[in-house]
Amino acid sequence: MSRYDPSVSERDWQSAWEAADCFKALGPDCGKPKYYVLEMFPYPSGRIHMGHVRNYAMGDVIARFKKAQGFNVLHPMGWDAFGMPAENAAIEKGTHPATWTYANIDAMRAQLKSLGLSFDWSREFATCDPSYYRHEQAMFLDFLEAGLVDRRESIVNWDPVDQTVLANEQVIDGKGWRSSAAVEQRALTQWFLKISDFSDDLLGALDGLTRWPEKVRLMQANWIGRSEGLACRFELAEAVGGFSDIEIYTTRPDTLYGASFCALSPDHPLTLELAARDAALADFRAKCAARGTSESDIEGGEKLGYDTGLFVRHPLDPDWLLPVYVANFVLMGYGTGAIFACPAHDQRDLDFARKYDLPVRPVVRPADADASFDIAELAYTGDGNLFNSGDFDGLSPKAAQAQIIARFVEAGRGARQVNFRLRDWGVSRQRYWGCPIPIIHCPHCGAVPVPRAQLPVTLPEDVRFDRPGNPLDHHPDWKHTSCPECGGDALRETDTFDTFVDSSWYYARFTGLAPDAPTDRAATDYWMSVDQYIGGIEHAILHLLYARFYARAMHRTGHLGTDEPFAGLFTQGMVCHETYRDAAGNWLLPEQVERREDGAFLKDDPTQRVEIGGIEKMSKSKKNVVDPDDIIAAYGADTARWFMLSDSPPERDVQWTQEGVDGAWRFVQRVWRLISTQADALDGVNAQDFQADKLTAQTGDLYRTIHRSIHDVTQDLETLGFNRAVARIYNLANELSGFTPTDDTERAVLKSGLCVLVQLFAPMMPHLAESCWRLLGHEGLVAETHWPQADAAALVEDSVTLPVQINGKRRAEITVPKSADQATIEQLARAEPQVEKFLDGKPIKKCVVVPGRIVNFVV
RNA sequence: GCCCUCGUGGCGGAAUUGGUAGACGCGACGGAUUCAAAAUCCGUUUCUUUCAACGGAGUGUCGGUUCGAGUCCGACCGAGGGCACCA
Repeated sequence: MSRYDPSVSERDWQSAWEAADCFKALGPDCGKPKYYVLEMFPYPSGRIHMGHVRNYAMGDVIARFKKAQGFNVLHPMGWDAFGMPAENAAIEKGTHPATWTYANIDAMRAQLKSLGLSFDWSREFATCDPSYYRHEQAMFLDFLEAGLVDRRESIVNWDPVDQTVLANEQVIDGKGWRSSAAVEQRALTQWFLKISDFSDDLLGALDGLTRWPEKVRLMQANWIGRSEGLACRFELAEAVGGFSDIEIYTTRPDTLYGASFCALSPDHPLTLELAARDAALADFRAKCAARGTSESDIEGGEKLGYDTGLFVRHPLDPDWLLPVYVANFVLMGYGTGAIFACPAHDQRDLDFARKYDLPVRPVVRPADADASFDIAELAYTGDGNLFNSGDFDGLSPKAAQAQIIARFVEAGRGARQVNFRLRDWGVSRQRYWGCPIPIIHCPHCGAVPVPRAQLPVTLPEDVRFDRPGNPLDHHPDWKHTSCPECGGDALRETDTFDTFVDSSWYYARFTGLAPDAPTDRAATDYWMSVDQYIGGIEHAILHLLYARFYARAMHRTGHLGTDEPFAGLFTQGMVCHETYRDAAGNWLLPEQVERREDGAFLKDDPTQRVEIGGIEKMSKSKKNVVDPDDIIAAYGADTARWFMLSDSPPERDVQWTQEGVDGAWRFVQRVWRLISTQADALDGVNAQDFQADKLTAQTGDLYRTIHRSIHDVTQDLETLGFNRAVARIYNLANELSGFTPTDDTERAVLKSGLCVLVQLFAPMMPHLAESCWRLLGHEGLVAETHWPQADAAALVEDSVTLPVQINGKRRAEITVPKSADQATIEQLARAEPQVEKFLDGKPIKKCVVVPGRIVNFVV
């Protein structure tokens, strides 16, 4: 008997599916219910990696499973093709971003095809195709008209040597990654999409996303960050410049009597005013600006302050003066850019107060604390009662908040305010390889939209990357144009969109490639929302929130009929691998390493010991990568897919191991052997030719196992428990291997079992399934068969085995009829010799009988 | 720093969601087949009590709720993800 050779059969079956148009989505009038399954489309970096294999294998299982269940499935694929790596390649290798990107797409498409994924390739597009981004530009103009776009200043990381804006990841220890120049913060006028208009809706609608992971919803809710608090003014003891007071926002008005100081953001207007006359403060501002713009830089760094020498009056006690600092942890973008600080009940404030020796006055203490309650290293943020707080002593923080706000409102000196942490989305990028923002800047008319007839605004091809700055900006003529309104000389916007814009609406474009509009409304109405979206947890906040906003904005502008793009979301874990280093500390590829019992050694020189490092996410920088192409060449796509789906739960990280691949490969061969050894004997046997209720005990057991397997695997796939489905398929294969039929009835049962086995693993190992299906005498494709139905009668057990516990310890088990009532079960349990022995005549205090579950005696 | 998640045998993990902990796979060990090896097949495999048991312990640590806790609650320890210009 021959081994199964995937290298031949996989290519053949891929051609067969293509020839049969198996995976082309049908139109809305096909009479089937629809199912839209989408995996996050990849950035065309050049080669697929194991993370892609895992992601797309999962999506493919769902797509094939749903198709078999009778759904009209849409399962498209495309390319998130704009982004920085293409520009980096242009700078480093001199390749044009478009050339580099499209070559990568061709390579990766071929790799994806070799995995046998059931994509409808007729809908493929790349976001860098003008036929895609022209619609993105048109929609931006629609958003502009609908009031969803804003233009204002915001702060960016600026590299003074490379004359470019840096991404947070390009800032390393405050220096530009390429130039090593100290990074500055600079204010640029940029375009914003007004996502904050939807704060309440984006937050409230999370409750309806019941098929999203709880943790993603929680992360989004925290990100949106709704808070209720008090906005009020602290009057300056002496007016400065045009300022007579400072407006602050606080969520803890109950701690007002614990106020120690006020703090302004380095970018607060009053700070700017003061810095104009105070060189030391201007220096301090420059020091703050030298830090990164990311939240972890700001929150994680040392808390620094500058004493302005100003004082404000406490709003509840005009005689009480508080000093005013400028503090680097106060963000201009949140609230009013100014705070009052209560160090006793806020850790950041406490750190700051200790550093600058400011008073710490506790005003809330736990209910069980006495008068000696004090604050040392840790701020107290828990519940309790107020003290040191005048009229409000004894109240809970919550009650005090309400009463203090009410007092401010009555006195007309403050207001209850709802704030959101969510900021508007800055979409301007000073880069070449992105979608041009369709705006023309005219010295007379201002920012004017590009007329729709002139769309798309395409990127010029003749660009150079040999000098610093944005190639669009120093292109000789591209930006020079005339104003659509007055006809005078004007300049094109040279910024391009954030690539998150491209990926915020691609799901809608996949439903129908309308030539003259972003979406085909009949198609979106039929296909949207995406029934199952799958991708990495790293996108839990930004991409998913932007896409949710975009759907709303598209709904408002008539491009979509729904608000929520993804009805079901699944976030898969990462693919990890051991890391290796040689004696000199260089990272080594797994294929360079020979693992033995006494350690790891260099393959080319087995005297050289290799140091085994931690198990980490596969990454090029640490070389702990396994190339999917190599695995497919050696074992075939099915083995790679099966291994990716086995063992680890899909939401968790998986460790790639050679042993695991070998195990998957062995199973492929075992299934092939099982079916090919039986094929001749089962030739001509009709798998339906038996009566389920007239089987012998042993054959009946097999029949029940077959149908139990159908039921369980179906449920596992419905809940995306791929690893559980794999375990059950192993189990069924084990049972079928151990069964030797002796007559035609038994042969028919076995054949039905083998057919079921093939159908159950077909979504995961589709090529092997087709080969086996043919061997079992079928003419058509498994990919076109209907999912097997479990015989409900076979799932019912007539007797059940119950554990019997005495004082919570398992001491025996009894087998009782399924229908037995509690009293009967208790009687049977008591009669069990083991139980009698442990009861030992002791009085039974209580007997818990849970039918179908357990019996527990308490003595 | 803030927010979130996860900790179960030598390893990946399962456990009908509060009801027999360790399914299934990997590895290891023993055996069969073979001149030998590869491949394959059969068996054992949480730890522990000098063997064995229907003996004891056991789901990161400590405590709690319950007839019963891997599962619920509290504190702690450890690992990972996100933090707005990476995608």
